[in-house]
Amino acid sequence: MSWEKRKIPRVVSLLKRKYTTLSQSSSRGNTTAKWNTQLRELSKRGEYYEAMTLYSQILRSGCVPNALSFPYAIKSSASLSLPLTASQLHSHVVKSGCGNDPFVLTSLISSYSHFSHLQNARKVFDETSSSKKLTVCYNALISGYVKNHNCDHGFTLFFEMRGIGVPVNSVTMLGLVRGCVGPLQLNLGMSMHCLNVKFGLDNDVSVGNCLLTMYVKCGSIEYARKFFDCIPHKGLITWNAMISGYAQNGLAAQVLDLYRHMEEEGVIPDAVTFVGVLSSCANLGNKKVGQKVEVEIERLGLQYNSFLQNALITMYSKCGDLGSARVIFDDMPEKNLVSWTAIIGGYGTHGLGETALKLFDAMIKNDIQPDGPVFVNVLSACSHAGLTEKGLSYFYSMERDYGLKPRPEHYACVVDLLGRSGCLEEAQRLIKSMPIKPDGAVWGALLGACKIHKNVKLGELAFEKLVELEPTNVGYYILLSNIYSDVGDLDGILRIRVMMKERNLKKDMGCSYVEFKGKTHLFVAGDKQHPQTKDIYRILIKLEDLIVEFDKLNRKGGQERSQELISRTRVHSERLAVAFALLNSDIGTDILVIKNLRICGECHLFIKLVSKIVDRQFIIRDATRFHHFKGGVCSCNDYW
DNA sequence: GTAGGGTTAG
Repeated sequence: MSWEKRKIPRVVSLLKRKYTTLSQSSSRGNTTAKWNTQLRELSKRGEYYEAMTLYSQILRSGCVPNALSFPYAIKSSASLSLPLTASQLHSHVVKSGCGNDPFVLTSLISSYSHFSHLQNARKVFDETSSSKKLTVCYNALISGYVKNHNCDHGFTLFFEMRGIGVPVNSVTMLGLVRGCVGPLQLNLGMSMHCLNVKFGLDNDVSVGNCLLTMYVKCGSIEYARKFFDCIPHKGLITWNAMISGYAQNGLAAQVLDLYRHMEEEGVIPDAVTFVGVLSSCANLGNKKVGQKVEVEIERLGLQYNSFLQNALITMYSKCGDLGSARVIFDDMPEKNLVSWTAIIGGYGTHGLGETALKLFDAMIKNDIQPDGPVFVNVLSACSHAGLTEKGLSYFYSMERDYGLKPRPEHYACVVDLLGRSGCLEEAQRLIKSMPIKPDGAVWGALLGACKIHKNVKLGELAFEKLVELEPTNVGYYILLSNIYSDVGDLDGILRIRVMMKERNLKKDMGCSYVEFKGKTHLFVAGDKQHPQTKDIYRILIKLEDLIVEFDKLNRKGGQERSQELISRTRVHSERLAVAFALLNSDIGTDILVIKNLRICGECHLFIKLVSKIVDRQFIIRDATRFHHFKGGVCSCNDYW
């Protein structure tokens, strides 16, 4: 890309010089046709820089470009993001007498929309005589409005064109459907879907893809899947849209499932597919599939794609293999902000805060400007490694040195940082000093710190705020209840239970999953579906016996705790996952990743003891906390 | 032989 950027100013000045002689020169129609063929070829191949060079050659040769030249030139200049040449080309169009050609005008409308110059686009549209206003002109302006977040104008124009009988085609639908994003627009999107069928355009693959994305962006992944299953001829982009949709909604298991289907159908994936699949492997901690994908990437020659390299770094570091992540990172010739963020996050979540900070400093030395998300990783790295002072100094430098205003997620990290180190009052003071409204993550971090330091009073205060902000988030109720439990306040526990009952809140069914031989094994509480169920429960009983033994040896008279740990009526999913992992002891990693939706205090203790007894490490991902820090990796991993 | 469009990373 950089070489292109260097050449662009030259193109602009070339155009300026050459056009001055254009109006005087004679036109030779035949050669213009010849040039046009070449221009079309270049533009179609996406070689826009070459197309612009050719355009300036046309001018230099003394030929006058015609209605067949301009669309390609205008498109190429827009694709190269040359706003100056856009208006220059407009004046060329006028001077060459092509100002009446609907296709040239359409190109101009689209080009102006591309640069968000909607007034200019509208002006071109309005100055076009109504007999020349074809569907394409409307389409260009509609999609211009929608792309520039001006959907109302887009829909108004759509009703206008229907009112005066201008035919609608699939491109009109593409422009409009793109405007239906967000949960409030689902109805609108669905009515567009109906209209599309009514117009008989439901065989168009592109509109189908666009509708699919619409359902995803409107938050209705179920409709998206239903629709996906109904599409008879799925293209690569159709598969990608569904895979990305699942991936962006955190439905990682579904992503891997769909990817398997795609392989079975013989569809060749591309970089976009792999990005979605790798991020899902990362979230599931599924290194086996991740590695298989890496082999595929190399087989298809996509290993130099920076999106994929970044996705691989994240995948390896989230799967506990920081070494492989580092190798990929070091081999990257051009590391961008995302690459640095990924590797810093990797070291941070692995508790190697010092290395994470060294990498951040190296990034700054490499002239990469930091942004909000990289600071989330830096701050959470400090909090994981207990680097309180350093964390604070980085926090202060955000605004002072880089002009970045801290967002709630940054405050949440610093509250976590202060809270973990026992500075609960400072944490509270920081929240009070916030210029923006603290969100659930901020108060949640304080509540979490209160759990660690058994501070009931402050915990209750944080809880009060949390109940206002996120009244249905069960995790916070459980957290406060656990604080009460720690200090032996039975009344408190009862109060929380009553509160949850009144609000009809139930601890939602948690599940745990473990990766083994490229497959994800999912367990819910009391699960008896797994083929190895019998052996899993056998192991579990053995573990419980061992825990009682261990407790007897290590704690004098503390058997009640271990009794509490084993006398459960329904076996929690975490325990089933741990037992499964131990049963299949050939699982190739020392560290076992268990991802859980919400992990309870007893299970934490259970796993901690099992880990000590069998001498194995477990990484636990708590998805509740993970979601708080969407876009940044924060305190989602705990190590035993 | 003209235009318009869909899917990517921390």
